[in-house]
Amino acid sequence: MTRREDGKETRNRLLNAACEVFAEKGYRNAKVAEICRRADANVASVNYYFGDKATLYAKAWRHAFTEYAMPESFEEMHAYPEDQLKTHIHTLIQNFMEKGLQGYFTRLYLMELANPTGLIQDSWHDMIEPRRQKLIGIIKKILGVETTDERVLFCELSIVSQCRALFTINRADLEYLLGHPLSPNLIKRLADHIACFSLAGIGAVSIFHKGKFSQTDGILLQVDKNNLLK
Amino acid sequence: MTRREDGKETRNRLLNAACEVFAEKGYRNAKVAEICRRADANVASVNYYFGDKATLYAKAWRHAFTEYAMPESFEEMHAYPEDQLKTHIHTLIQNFMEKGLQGYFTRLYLMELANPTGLIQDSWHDMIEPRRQKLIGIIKKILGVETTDERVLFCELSIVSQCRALFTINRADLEYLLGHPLSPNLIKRLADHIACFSLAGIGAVSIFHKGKFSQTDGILLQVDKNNLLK
DNA sequence: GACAGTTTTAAACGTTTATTTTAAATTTTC
DNA sequence: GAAAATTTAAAATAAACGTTTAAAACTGTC
Repeated sequence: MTRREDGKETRNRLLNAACEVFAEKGYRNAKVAEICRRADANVASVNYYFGDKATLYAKAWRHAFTEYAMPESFEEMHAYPEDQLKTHIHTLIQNFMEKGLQGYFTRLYLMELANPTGLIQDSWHDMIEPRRQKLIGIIKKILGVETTDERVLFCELSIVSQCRALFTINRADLEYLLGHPLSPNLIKRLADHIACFSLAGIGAVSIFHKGKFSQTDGILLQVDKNNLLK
Repeated sequence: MTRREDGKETRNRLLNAACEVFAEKGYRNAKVAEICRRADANVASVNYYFGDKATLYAKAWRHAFTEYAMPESFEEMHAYPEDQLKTHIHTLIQNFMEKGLQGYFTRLYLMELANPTGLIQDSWHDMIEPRRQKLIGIIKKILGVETTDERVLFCELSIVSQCRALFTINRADLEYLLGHPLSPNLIKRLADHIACFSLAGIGAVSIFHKGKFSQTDGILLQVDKNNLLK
């Protein structure tokens, strides 16, 4: 029985490249040829190791999930949900702006969300729901006990949408819109902005609907800190 | 010289169908065959009337722009920029959720933004910048004179991102995320939410950076109405 | 260093998916 | 009813990709 070990390594390179490319382009627009090119492997290798593109995709997901998924914890360290939200947003943005590592997973997730393949149905809920619930939990805490599910979900959507834009809009256009090249520093400022913007947004949603302030006033005023911190 | 007039009508049906399909799927994913099918015309008709798909696309843009673009005015009627923003957001969302008419233009715009073809470069600025500037103008008024360009653009991005999500995320997933089918009523509530959320967001950005409140407090508090209304 | 089993490679194959062309048929207008 | 304009079905092209194949290169073991 001769067992060569070098094959496992190419297989791994393929997996990494697959994460990268699938995360960038989504399933349909990702080309097997490109994955192989980036993995420095022959076009045939995908079929050799994985059978076909579809199962490569599934394996890549799980690979990204197990290898790169962002570490849990961390946010729990903060007492205030407001600060948790802030770090959550920063992590989210950091994740998919940074080349490599955890970025892939977040991007794969958002890709599948925008353009579902149905190829990973099995693992979808296991992999996605937990981290989704984390954000939802934070929002809930900020909104306070009296809120409704709908309000929570709307806020989640608002936050995720803002983060998503950073990689959904093509880079050139984003730079055109912002008038500057996308430096790490700009991204950090943008993350700050989104956190700040969203925090206030949640606060407003929470308050307006408590009936203390009319929504048609269209403006947030004379809010006591205690109203917000649950 | 025999001039038949029925041809102009098919040409027009093609143009409408093209707007519809391009707006739904973007240039690449829109199929000539489908456009013809919806226009109740033969596959060959696109080439007969327009030469090729690319010029059909360009013509469709201009068609949508001239025919369907949302009427100007309307927002100017409100004295307060806060209310202007609210109607602007509602219009934006209404636009691309409603089947037909003006929706196409907004969707074409967002499609081109997400996945630029470069086929309409000439008209791009003429068609897009004016309405972009309108939103920017409103934001500027809310932020007040002391603000910076970057803050304005960030806010613009936050708002547009939230609206964009409604049609960028595929419908089924959106319904999954929200836990309900996308009824017109839900959409209206969502538009309300986005307006409310964003208004507060802008307010927060404006205030935090005026140095009156530390950003790390992470929460908006004790704001006087006068601070916000410019 | 030869052999068996593994991995890599280049080329080509076969499909699919779409656009475009063609040439004949049909309709309109005069 | 003839000329021009339009429509049609079918075929031609074209491009893009995933997949297969068969041969070559490699690895580890005896």
